[in-house]
Amino acid sequence: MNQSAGISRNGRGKRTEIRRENERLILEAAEKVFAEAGFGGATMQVIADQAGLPKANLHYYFATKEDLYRQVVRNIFEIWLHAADSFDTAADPAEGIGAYIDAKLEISRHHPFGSKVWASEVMHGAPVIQDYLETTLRDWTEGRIAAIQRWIDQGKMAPVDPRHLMYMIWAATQHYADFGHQVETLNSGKPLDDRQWEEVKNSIRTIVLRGIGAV
Amino acid sequence: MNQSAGISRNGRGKRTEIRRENERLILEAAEKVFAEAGFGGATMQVIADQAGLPKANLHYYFATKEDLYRQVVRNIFEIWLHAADSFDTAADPAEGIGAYIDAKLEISRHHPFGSKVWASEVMHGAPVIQDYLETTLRDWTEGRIAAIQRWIDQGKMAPVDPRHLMYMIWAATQHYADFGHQVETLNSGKPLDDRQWEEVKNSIRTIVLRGIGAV
DNA sequence: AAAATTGTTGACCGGTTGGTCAGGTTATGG
DNA sequence: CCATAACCTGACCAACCGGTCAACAATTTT
Repeated sequence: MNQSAGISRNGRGKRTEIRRENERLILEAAEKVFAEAGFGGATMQVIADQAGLPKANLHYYFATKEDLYRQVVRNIFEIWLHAADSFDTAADPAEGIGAYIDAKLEISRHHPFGSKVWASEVMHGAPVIQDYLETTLRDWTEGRIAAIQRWIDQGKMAPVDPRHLMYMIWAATQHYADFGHQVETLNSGKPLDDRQWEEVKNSIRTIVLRGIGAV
Repeated sequence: MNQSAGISRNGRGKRTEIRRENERLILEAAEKVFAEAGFGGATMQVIADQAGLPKANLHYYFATKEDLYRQVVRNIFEIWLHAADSFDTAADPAEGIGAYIDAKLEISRHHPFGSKVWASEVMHGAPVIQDYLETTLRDWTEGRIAAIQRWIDQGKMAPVDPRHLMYMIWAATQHYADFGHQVETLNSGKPLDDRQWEEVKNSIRTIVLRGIGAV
């Protein structure tokens, strides 16, 4: 129904487009199913149904269930890391940490499945991304800790332990994704609306920034 | 090796003792395996091996895998609720919330498996304890929120949103259990020692209590 | 236009899993 | 000491799951 439409923008043609689209469909479905059932509870058949493709087709694009899972985890990890881009350019804690909190909350709101997959992966001992934790994440974390320590040395915030401050921000923001179901249940069973997400943002910012003496 | 020792205290004899002991063994093994592999990834055989019992014996005490899982989840939920016992008797936020943070951190430290099972259960939509969330947990939460609001009204702390403060405490403390592997990896691969757990406690207490103007 | 490459899929398979059960052992009450 | 009930477990089974493959369809290249 769509072979004469204007497909094939930049790739090399229809083949490229088909591959891109199918991989996207599969990864999207996989992210959701892995998040809702865990790696062990997820089945290729359910992912296939969710993606609207035959199971054999999944194995054409991703050799094994683990390969597919690995790709899902890496995708969310990339998003996770980029949330701190605004962190570095900031001049003071209120701006930098405030922006980071906002960015992390955006992820919790718009990538709840990915966040859960990440949480699940770490909870189970990070079997597939342990190397990332030991290299990329460790370097990344040390960098932010150094930045926070600089602010402390400059007298721009109270002398709290940068590492645990970092963990607290991670935990507080991801809670709204990973424990989203609990939050929703305690919100009369309804998802948070725009106004409530604003309240979340303000609450965390207020407590954290005041807590580190950055206001 | 122990049949003439002073067993059978209050139950009705050896039968009672055997049942109690085997159920304990199974639940302990199940908690660990469910935590490390998730419900879907856990197998009755692995739980049996961990408990040192034949698989068929597990099904003698717990009809199905789900029954066993349900029991594990309920156990940790009870512990979780009781962590707030010191909350109510406190006169001011610094004491009450401080004690609650300590209690929650103790759980993270001494019941990491249970904490992970709980997190996993909620992340997957609370399939087996949804009713508890809607009744017990909801009532419990409303009660604490009211207590915090009272402190605010009495001018003992800043007017922050009690609900999101609560979530922040949950998140910050559970992080050290649920994301314990990540914390450990970022700690040169070593578990936190006594001194470091003290630092965690002090960091969270300091930031939260100052953040709500309770110091 | 035909050859080659890439994409598609129903049917199938070996291995694993939760759960069953029959036949046994051990404890308890009378 | 016997009868009953509780406990134990190796062997077994049906269902399911990840993964394979052969045959076919569509697209691209020559």
